[in-house]
Amino acid sequence: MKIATWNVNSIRQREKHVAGWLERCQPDVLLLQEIKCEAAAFPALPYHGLGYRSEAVGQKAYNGVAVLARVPFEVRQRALPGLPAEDAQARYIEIVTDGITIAGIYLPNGNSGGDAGYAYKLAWLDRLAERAEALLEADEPLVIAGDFNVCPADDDLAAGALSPSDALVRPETRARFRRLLWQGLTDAVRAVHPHGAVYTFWDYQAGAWQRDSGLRIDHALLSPTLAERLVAAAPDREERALPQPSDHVPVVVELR
DNA sequence: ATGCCGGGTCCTACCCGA
Repeated sequence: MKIATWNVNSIRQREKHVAGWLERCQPDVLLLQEIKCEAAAFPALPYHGLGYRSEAVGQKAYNGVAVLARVPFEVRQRALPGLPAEDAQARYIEIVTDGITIAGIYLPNGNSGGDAGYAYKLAWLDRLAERAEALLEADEPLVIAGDFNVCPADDDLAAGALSPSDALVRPETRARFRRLLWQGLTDAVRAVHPHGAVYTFWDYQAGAWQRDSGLRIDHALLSPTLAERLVAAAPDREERALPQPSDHVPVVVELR
């Protein structure tokens, strides 16, 4: 089983990239982030031709997540449980396929909006930990994947790519990511590539891609029984070299 | 640390991303 996650930075700008990548990679499930449109505007039709069904949780202009799958699935949640009901940011979709729960997430960046913006990111991470705990206690096979906006450790960013006070690397941010690992989740890419740079994002500015000044912020976390089935997990760097790319590349996890 | 790029929208100067 192949599960992938990709922050596409606008699905309307990246529709052809996604269709081409699906043909090339043939994942069973693809989680998308930053679709940047309302669900009704999600361009589902071309993907149907490739045998994929889509479900989108969107909003105008910002955020937005979606699932494309060629296996049958059911949507369980369209928002992260535990967040205030008035929180309308489209950042979470949770599906079940073949008994496996898959959560697709777009975690708040946390650098805008001052103290309140960062507090929102930490609160979101706390609610995610609670959701993970509930699903792990139910002993369901679980994947949480997406754009976490967290560089978990110093290997996960190029020298000088971020300030030490950046919301992606602050100790409070990293502590909450580690908590997810202590809860029993396995960071799939790090399990396969224990050391060094395995970047998933390169800024559009200042020649970041050409200088390989990247970040590892897109992750796939696996519950114990799924971690035992892990055979491969890696970002697909090829996508970043194509014309008009997203600033993120797909991360692909293969389970036996 | 910011806004060099690139997406969005109140259509055009400004917000947001990481």
